[in-house]
Amino acid sequence: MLSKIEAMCLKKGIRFTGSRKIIAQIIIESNDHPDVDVVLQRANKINPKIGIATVYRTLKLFADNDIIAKHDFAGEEKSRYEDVNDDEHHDHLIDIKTGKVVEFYNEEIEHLKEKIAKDLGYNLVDHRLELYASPIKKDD
Amino acid sequence: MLSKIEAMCLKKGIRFTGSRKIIAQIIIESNDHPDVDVVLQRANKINPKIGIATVYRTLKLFADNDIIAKHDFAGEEKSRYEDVNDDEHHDHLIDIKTGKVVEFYNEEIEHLKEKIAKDLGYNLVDHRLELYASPIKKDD
DNA sequence: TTAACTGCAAAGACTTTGCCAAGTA
DNA sequence: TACTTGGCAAAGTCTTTGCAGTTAA
Repeated sequence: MLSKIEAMCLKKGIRFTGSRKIIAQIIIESNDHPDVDVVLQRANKINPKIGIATVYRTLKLFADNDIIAKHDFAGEEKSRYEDVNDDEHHDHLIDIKTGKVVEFYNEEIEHLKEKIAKDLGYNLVDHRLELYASPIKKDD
Repeated sequence: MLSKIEAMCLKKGIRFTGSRKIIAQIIIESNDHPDVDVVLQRANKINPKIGIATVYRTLKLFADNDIIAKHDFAGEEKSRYEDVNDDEHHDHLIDIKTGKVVEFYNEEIEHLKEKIAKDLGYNLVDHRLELYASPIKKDD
């Protein structure tokens, strides 16, 4: 079965090479929003010859084609990546203690975003909502 | 009369030098969220001897002390800065055509942000909400 | 086969830092 | 005067790119 990423490469006439297959698979299987170095690490477990430039190039290629999403969270130097499903949008809560990312979706906020833009005389094209938070401690 | 930034510096024992005074004034008077180069340009109109390193150092100093806010908007390479008033929070709508920044505040969203974090088991520490939008064209 | 891809190292863009002269309290 | 600042240029990060060998269709 064709992965979504492979299908899109085929469609756009982009070669689905060994490196790309590996990197695509890593993104699909990772749910921790890895950065370039982490992706490289995971890729090198499968093929140690893959270099950092290829990872950068491949992630950019996928991101430019909206197959994956690139995030630049506040306070972090490197970008992080995640798989995207066209039909499902979500925002992020970042645990400032650990860097862990929790995804969430809130219908009300989505509507409000649209409304606010409209009220200001704009058509909403994109948005970014990130919550930076620390876990509530429980002494149970 | 002491500017808010000068007062902050005094309070924190940070020297309020000529360069810092100029840069502080520029941030206070600018409402277009200028980046480092723009701040340098404006500073150099007053004192051509101020260098880019000083602007970077000063903006970082102010930002680290929460006297000004630093923003990294999506799709822009350089950071942009703005004055902050402790008691007044706002989010940003970025005009993707011109880079113009419109500030807005929405009570409902503020509450939702808090609630979402709580529901996920976190205490909200900070957040980032940015709307990227294009102006609604009117043929009037 | 042949145009596209990859690895390596070098180059870029933004930001920070070391050094020493200069300014502030 | 003592200690912090600031200008300049060099160094640091993350990311992109040129080149030549390699590979997928």
